[in-house]
Amino acid sequence: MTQERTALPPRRPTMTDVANAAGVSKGAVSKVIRDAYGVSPAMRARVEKAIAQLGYRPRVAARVMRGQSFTIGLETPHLGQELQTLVVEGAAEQLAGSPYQLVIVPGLGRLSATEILESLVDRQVDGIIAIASDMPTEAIETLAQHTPMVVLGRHSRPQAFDTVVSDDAAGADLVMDHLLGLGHTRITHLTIDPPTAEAPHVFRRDRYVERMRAAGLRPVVEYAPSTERGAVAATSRLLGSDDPPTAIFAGHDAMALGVLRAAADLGLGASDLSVVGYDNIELAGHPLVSLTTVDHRGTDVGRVAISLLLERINGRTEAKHECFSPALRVRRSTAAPR
Amino acid sequence: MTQERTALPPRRPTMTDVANAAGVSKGAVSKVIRDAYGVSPAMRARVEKAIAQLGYRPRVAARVMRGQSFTIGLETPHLGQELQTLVVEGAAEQLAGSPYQLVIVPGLGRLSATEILESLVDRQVDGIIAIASDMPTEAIETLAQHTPMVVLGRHSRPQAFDTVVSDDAAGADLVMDHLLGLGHTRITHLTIDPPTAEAPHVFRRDRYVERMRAAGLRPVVEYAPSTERGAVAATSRLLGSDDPPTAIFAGHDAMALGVLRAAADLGLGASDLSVVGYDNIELAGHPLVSLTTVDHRGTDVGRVAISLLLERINGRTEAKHECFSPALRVRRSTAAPR
DNA sequence: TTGAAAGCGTTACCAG
DNA sequence: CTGGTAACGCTTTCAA
Repeated sequence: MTQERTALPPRRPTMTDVANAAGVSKGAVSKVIRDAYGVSPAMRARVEKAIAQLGYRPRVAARVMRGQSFTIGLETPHLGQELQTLVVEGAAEQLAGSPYQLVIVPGLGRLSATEILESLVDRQVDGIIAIASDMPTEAIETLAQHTPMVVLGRHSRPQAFDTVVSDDAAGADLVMDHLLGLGHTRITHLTIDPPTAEAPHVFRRDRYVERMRAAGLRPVVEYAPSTERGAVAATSRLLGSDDPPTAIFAGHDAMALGVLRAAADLGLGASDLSVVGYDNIELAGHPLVSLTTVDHRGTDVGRVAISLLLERINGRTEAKHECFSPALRVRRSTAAPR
Repeated sequence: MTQERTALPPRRPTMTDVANAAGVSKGAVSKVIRDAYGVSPAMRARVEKAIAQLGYRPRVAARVMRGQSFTIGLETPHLGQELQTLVVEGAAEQLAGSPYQLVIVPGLGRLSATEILESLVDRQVDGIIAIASDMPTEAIETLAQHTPMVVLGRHSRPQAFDTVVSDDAAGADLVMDHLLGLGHTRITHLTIDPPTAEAPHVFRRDRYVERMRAAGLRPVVEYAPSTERGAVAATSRLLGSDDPPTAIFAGHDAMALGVLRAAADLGLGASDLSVVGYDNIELAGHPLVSLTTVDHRGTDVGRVAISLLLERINGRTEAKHECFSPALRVRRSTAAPR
């Protein structure tokens, strides 16, 4: 009825085209590409030849309508400079060889975790790895009913999704052991503002306070925006106060870099102001920076997150919660006070 | 015929559910959510109420079957530490407020650009931003026939897709003006190995060679793996040679950091060995690093890439090629030789 | 082992 | 302005 053979618009070949070319049914082609049970070698050969000749590639959207998308989504607030890079690398490594494709959706201060997660659910990804530190557990649980989910950095133990977390209290202990051992008494903790309820930073802060009290010292917690710039300003404030600290324990490495920047501007060395970070970003190990920090093994976190997610995708329903023990990397940014 | 009202399996509501709840047709619902022409305010109100009550969200896959995916894919070889972070930020900024969602697919040494681009095409994204520095132009042109595409960092001017590039020759000129002006004569260029044909590094290198010859000096080009580690090793080699350089012009900042690391290990300052990078990553400006480098305005690149892509998505077919002029950021890693 | 046909949720085209 | 209906490309029964 319609045009049968006008030119040949380079339309993408479809499964029907392959079936026609091979002289078989669509169902047969479908079975071949999924290597499902019940195809004779002869038919497989013909179909594969037709696929190669036509350059056929299945469209993901059409498969999604009936089954899986073979896509894993990863939500992250930031990109670069942070732990996230390591997590992504671990995840990619663990996913290698599987049929799943990893896609990353960063918030970058413009998209909330909620928006990103909903958008991933709308795309019917087969599973989600999320940071989602500013999202209430219940909201995540709702989404996790439709989509397998692993959330990083949460210390609670929800039923509807898995978690992978580094032991933040233990990490703070390592830091405090180190600083107290060096002989520091005026130690300030610099952390993110606002302190979102579920963020791991809260656990670091609370353990810091406990340890200071246990040592008979006065805890001082300073809040600043979660950027290097924010940390620079906060450091200036602290150093200008009546009773300036001899050591600053920063909530994460990006802030610690800000502290180091402020210290460098004032010409202060480690024995004037010791600095400890948290995350062990790649830069921390650079000899020009040499930041003492806590390594919570981001690549391991990413790897385990993917394993758990694949288990869930394959049917597990009871929750699992993994916890990693961090390690302290002592470098030149800390020293005994003068 | 089938079950009409068994419990209520928390199945995701569909457009049909909304239509039933509101007592209208699917077509009407479709029009409302796309706010297309021809819906009475009364109907719109009823439909919107039903959508809210059911918590309905359209499935992307079903839309894709008939039209767009409202997704932009970004292919990048690496994540973190690099220019890419800035590009992504610019892109996200430019995309804010549009209905499009940005997803990132990194290669991370496991996936080739070809694999990633094909996978994005399979997902029927509405447009692609690619780095794809290891892919021949013709291969990209093939894919660009099906999907609007903007490629970054290419100096060729292909018809089938747009490009956004920083003027690498001009950047190399800035570096050479600076180093020659300081009085350096033994300047080595350290660049990536292998030098992929389309990568911008080739243009930096070639201009370096030209400028050295024009100044009556002997060009020395050293190749190393594109990592900080590779640069450390190469620097040791260079400094151990008969005629060690007094300045190293590195192909990008990650390598320059490696050079700085090696120099720091040997206790060398800027007047012993000046170092220039390329990219102006955030870290380069940190006072502990203070790397002289070329800023090619990554966020602007990302922003413009998205504008071009949206133009293409909206129907433009003739190619556009944008070129940015870079700027030199002079910092403490360079000084006059002793 | 193979093929035919019924969906999956949406959009677009028509009649009313 | 509204509602029915035919696609879109694939998976999945179910018969042959």
